[in-house]
Formats: sequence, C-alpha cells, structure tokens
Amino acid sequence: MSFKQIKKTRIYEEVADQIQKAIFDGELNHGDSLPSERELCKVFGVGRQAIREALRTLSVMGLIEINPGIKGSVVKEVGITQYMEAVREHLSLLFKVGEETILEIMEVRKYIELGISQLVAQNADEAEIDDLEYLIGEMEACNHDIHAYFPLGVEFHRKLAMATKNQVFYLIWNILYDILLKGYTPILDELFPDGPSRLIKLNKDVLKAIKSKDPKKIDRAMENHAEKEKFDPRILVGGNRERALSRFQNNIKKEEKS
Amino acid sequence: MSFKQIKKTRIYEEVADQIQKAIFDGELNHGDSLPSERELCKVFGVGRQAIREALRTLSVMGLIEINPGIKGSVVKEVGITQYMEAVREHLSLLFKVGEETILEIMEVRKYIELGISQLVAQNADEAEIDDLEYLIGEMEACNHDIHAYFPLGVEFHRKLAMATKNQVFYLIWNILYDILLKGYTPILDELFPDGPSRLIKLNKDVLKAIKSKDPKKIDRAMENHAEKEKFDPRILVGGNRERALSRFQNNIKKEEKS
DNA sequence: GATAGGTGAATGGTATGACCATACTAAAGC
DNA sequence: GCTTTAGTATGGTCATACCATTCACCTATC
Repeated sequence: MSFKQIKKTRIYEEVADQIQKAIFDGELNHGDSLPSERELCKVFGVGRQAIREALRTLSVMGLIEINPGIKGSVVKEVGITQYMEAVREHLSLLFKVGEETILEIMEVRKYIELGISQLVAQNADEAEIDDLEYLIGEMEACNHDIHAYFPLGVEFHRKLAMATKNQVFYLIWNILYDILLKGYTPILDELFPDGPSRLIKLNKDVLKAIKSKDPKKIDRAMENHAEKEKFDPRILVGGNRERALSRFQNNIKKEEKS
Repeated sequence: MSFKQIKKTRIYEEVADQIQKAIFDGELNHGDSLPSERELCKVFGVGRQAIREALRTLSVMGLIEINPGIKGSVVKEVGITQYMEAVREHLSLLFKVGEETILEIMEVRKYIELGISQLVAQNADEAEIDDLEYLIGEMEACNHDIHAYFPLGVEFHRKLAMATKNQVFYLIWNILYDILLKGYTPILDELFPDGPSRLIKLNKDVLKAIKSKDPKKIDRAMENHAEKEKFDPRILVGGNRERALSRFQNNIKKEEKS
C-alpha cells in the first residue's frame, strides 16, 4: 500500500509549481509576460499575497524577472548557463571557506583543468591560441609585479576554459575559481615574494603542451602545473599559518635549484 | 569619481540582506530562531508583507527554514554541502537537457570520475573497498536484467565518489549524474539490449585498477570505461535518433568480437 | 503518580483593501 | 514635430483581520 500526500497546505507553493510547470512545458517561453499579480489572483482564485510570494520564489530561483512599473513579470531564459551563474553569485557570498574545502577544491580543480587542457587541444581554433600566446607576452611584460601578473594569469585559465567550447567545464571552473580567488588575492605578496616568473613558465609549458596536441604531454604539463601551484591551505585559513607558508617557500627554492 | 547606489527601493531586499549578513557574520548561527514575523516588523519598522517576502527569499536560498506553528523561522546550517544539495534539487527540475549539454556533461564526467578513482586509490579504507567488491557481486547476481543492474551500477559509482572523502568531488558527481540519469533511465532496454555484462566488466576493471594503486593503470581503466559507456546523445534527445542508436549498438558488437 | 485528552497562546499562512512609486502611453501644449 | 503633462497599469508596501498549525501547559481520569 502506498499513500500519497493529502494536500499542499501552502497555496503559494501550489501557485509557484503550476507556473514553473508551465515554463518547463513550454506554455510560457523565454520573454513571455506573466499576467499581472491582480489578474493572477483572479485566475488562481487566491489572494495577492499568495501570488506575490509565489512570484518571489520563482524570481529567486531565477525563472522569472519581476519588473516594477508596467512591464510586469517576464519569463527569463533558463538553461544550465543562467542557472549556474545564479549559483555562482550566491556561492561566492555564501559560506566560510574552511581549510578542508580549499584543499578539496584544489584537488578537483586539478582534474577539471586537466580535462580543460585536453579539450582545448582538440577544439580550440587558431585565434584562441593566438590570444593565449598574447596573454603570455603580457605576463612577461609585467615581469616582477605579482599584482600586475595575477589577473592575467586568471584570465589565461579562464580563456582556456572558454576555448573548450564546453559550457559545463567553463561553469564549474568559474565556481571553483571564485572560491579560490577569494583566498589567494589578499596574500599574493606572501605567497610569491619572488614575483611571477615561476608561474609564467608553468603557463608557457601548459600552452606548449596544448599546441603539441599530444595528450600525454598535456597530462604531464598539467600535473606539473597543479603540483607546483598547490600550497598548504592553512596559509589561507589559519592553523599553522607561518609554518605552512615557510614550508611552501622552501619548496619553491628547492625547485629552482634543481 | 565613483558614486554609490543611492538607495535600495525594495524594502524586502534590504531586510533580506541584513539578515543574511547577520548569518554570515555569525550573529545568527545554525539552529538559532529568528524573531517572529510580527516582531521583525517592529524591529525593522516595516510592514509584515516586506518581512515575509524577505524570509521567503532567504528560505529559497536555503539559509533559513520557515516552520508554521510556534517554532517559527530558524537558521539552517550553511555550507557548501547544504548549498550544493539545494542546487541539485533545483537543477534536476530546472531545464531541458539538450543534445550538447548531455555531451558536455559526459566529457566533464570523464575527468571527474578519473579524479575520483585516483583519490579513492589514495584515500579509501578497506571497508569501503570491500563494499565495492560486494556490489560487484550483486551485479553479477542479476546477470541478464539490465533494470536490476542499473541502480547497482549507479550505486557503485556513488560509493566511489564518497570514498574520495572529498565532498566537492562528491557533489559535482551528484549534480552531473542527476542530469544524466534522467536521460538514461527510460531507454535502458534500447541502449543495452544484451544486458549488463559488458558494464559489469568495466566496473570490475576500474575497481581492480584502484586496488592496484597504480595511477597509470587507473588512468587506463577509466579511459576505457568512459570510452565504452559513451554514446551519442542524440539517442536521448532526438535528432537522428535511430541512426545514432544503431551505430552505438554496432560499436558494441565490434568491441565484443575483438 | 502517570497518562490521555483538552485548552490556549504564539506562530506562520491567507485574504482584503488601501495607498505609493515607477514606468510607459497618449493627449495636450508649444 | 517636439516637449510637456496627465493618465493608467504595474509592482511595492502597509494595515488589519482571520485561519490553521503547533506546542506547552493544565486538567481529568485511571
């Protein structure tokens, strides 16, 4: 025997569900206007408060856009892109990033960036590759200023993510970077006291591997990149911050000697 | 010269922002009760409707829980886990999955699962490995029934994702699978008319590679797995559906001969 | 004394009606 | 023809009233 939910006590939910369904079923399409609140009251036979709360939830979910004035509520474009954008906005506000989360994100990023590089090798056109080369040039121009370099470095990887022509990759990359950058940015000087030259070289190696179109070379270059950019997340979020930081810097020096 | 926003015309937004800020700043913690709506009216000096809409948005965003009755509104636990869960719920309802999206998700999944497997090799304890072995046994027990096999197959990969001990991997995996499964499930018979034995073997190979703890073997096994499970997304979403399906089945036959 | 059941107070959910601020529209004035 | 102005429909807000649910407390019964 299986019983069903008797009823949905909350009217605004019922209203929201019906409108949502209409959107998914294609009865309401991107750009269409919804009836005004007062009309919806009549249509659904409920009070305006209920309608308003329903519309409010749909708005927060990113399905509709509520405009004051005569324009009213219109159905927004829905797709993974729009939704993920909304996610990203919220997410960057949303939570306190802990030590473990940073580390976990770094691990995931490693494989995401690996996938991105492989796809770029397959899908990028020449203009995009040229763009990337140009960026590397820009990086070298600001040789010893880590603050000038950093946005370029991020842009380089963002362009890579875009050149995959795969929006899911691009969006996941965005989400992960949003979180990581919040941590990186304030401590650039501490992390890279010797300037960006090391990082620039890593990027160059990655691009070179991509241009070779040899999956194995890309694997190696990305592995190296991930390895050398990784640092102890305690640098960001406390714990044995000092120790972690000096260990990281020692590692860099060792690398450079070898 | 840089001017700032003059004012926020919408009161409910202002209220929502303030409460949200209080939550992030730790003034309101997980489990705390918010004042009742009528009290909040007095505190903010606004009408109840504004308060309600503010609470509604916070509720949709997953920050608070609104309980009818004397309990009132309480602050929910916020973290990447909770947030991603909310995302997942919405996402699975949210959009029409197109041909390209499916293909893109498959590409991303390939690298996510690769990362998962590598991490599992590093982090899984024996009990978890035993669990996975047991699942393989279960799969073999339902040898020719693809419908009996399928949930086990999904569970196998879910357990893998969990055994990474990395929640970000787990959550991304969940999101991607939610979307893919909506497509797979209704067409199992067409996709795998010869039953699940092929798939079981792939899973066995993956587990074996993980147990070897050899990153290269894992790479190879996952590459193989991704390659052989991949099918033309047109099977799911139209287009040259018939052609795509028969091509997929021919590929299977070729494999089996070789 | 312990348990079952009732009672009331506080809460969120809904309805109604009024008014405001905004944005567009169309008529009026130049 | 252009600018200005008044009108109108919309979402945003407030106030009030009442309903439904929940929980805590009290009472009555065993």
